[in-house]
Amino acid sequence: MQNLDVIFSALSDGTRRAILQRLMQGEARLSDLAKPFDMSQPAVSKHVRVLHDAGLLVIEKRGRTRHCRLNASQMKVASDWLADYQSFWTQQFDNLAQHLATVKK
Amino acid sequence: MQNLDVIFSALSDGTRRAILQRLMQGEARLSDLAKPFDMSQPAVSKHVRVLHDAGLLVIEKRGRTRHCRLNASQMKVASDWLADYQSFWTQQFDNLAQHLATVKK
DNA sequence: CATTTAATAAACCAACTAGTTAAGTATTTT
DNA sequence: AAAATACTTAACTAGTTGGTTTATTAAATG
Repeated sequence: MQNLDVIFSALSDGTRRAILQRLMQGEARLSDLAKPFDMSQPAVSKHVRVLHDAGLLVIEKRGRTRHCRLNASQMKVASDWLADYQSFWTQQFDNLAQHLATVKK
Repeated sequence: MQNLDVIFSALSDGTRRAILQRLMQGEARLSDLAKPFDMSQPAVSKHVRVLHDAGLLVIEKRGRTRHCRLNASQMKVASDWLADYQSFWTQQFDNLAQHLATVKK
């Protein structure tokens, strides 16, 4: 799905993941989001826009401030895609466990 | 984590996700992986390299062929990161359900 | 009304990405 | 030994990304 392109791409940047993690604590203004980062405010604005385009957050305009909230449902889209592989990684873990048990003998 | 950068980035391309899905059916040679795509073989090789660099697959050289296998444990790394948000998307679903129930009244 | 604050827009840059084609290197097959 | 197969490497291109600075718009405050 094309949606997954923009979601995974948005998640592939540490600054953006940090923004999302900040939003777990609750709503934040754009300027508050920018504060912890060692980069210009327009740069952070761009990151927020990428997250917004991926549907990972919603922006609400209130007066002259913009308030951002998490939209975790888009993360579920990514998570659901990954879930298809779950049986493979548990299986691989089992393989490893079995291997270790065999080696121990 | 920096690891997440390369994992999510590798997953953000449809061709690469299709390669991973192909590998769910089992091991495949590089040339077999390339076949279904309308692009040159070196292009597919590059995609495979990106997946390899992200640790999402392993390559085993056998004679003149390369055989690729899924390494799903790296997907678990991505999945685990997303799992932190799980409570948010179920909560948002509940909010939606509650909203719909309220509207119905 | 003038100033400050919050944020966007525009123009630019360096680095990276996803593709191409052409040439080269191992390894197998005949 | 020659030819075919399975790749890799290299050089190139167009478009995208992540950052910058400067200027602009819009809203709140003195």
